[in-house]
Amino acid sequence: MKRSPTIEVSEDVCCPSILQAPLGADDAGELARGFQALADPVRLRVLSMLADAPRGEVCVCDFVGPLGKSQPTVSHHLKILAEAGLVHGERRGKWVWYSLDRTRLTDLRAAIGS
Amino acid sequence: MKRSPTIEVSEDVCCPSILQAPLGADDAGELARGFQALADPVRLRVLSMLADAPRGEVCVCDFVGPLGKSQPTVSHHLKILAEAGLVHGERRGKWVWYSLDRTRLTDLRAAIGS
DNA sequence: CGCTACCATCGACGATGGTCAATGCATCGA
DNA sequence: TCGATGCATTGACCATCGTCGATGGTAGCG
Repeated sequence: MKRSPTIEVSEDVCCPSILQAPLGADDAGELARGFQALADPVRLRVLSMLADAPRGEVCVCDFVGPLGKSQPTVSHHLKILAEAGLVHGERRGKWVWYSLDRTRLTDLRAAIGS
Repeated sequence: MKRSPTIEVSEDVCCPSILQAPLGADDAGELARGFQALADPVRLRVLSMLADAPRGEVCVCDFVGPLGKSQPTVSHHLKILAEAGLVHGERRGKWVWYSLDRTRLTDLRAAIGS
């Protein structure tokens, strides 16, 4: 919930934590959308592959095979992760390279613990 | 199809982490079910209320009002949290008191970071 | 016993989510 | 310019989820 009455709540309230004070309905919604992005095996494996990538980035075409999903499905999951602020895609020529945004991940981790 | 012989041992290794080695399909599924329990505003607020409770436990009847949900709905969410190992309910007389299990929360936190 | 209060389960509904085939839109090489 | 490649979007299908009213089950009280 908003501490200051007149301040509009923006998307970057750094880290409303579960463990601090009763969570407001809107903060809970914000956090829930974050965890919802993590609540899928395919997306978790995408994040894992990105974290493990030597140069920190992976081409979309390199996700399709290992994940065993169709290209549209992979693209769909990448979009969800990007909208959640967990990954970032950059087009270079014909390819789009995705990289992990650890900041958002850190925020979500902080929300459920120290 | 699967060219990378991803080893899928590690039955219930404490905390399969995103940031270590490419996540296997089954480990990813296990983790996803954990985060799915966190992917709802009502459930996050339940956890928050438990963390904030003076004696560490809250009666079911005390959830209904503040959450603004019907009693069956609250009971439904508590069941999901319990099945995820995040909370634990104990019957005392007519009431059932729920408490937070921080161990599981710590495991999930460890899965997305240090 | 009956009655009441607390909680869980069931059944049904609308909403959302994961998936793929088909299509559209760029980019690059010939 | 043309065809091929990489990726995103669309549309549709089916499964799952969140919600509530109704019901069932248990514990306490008179």
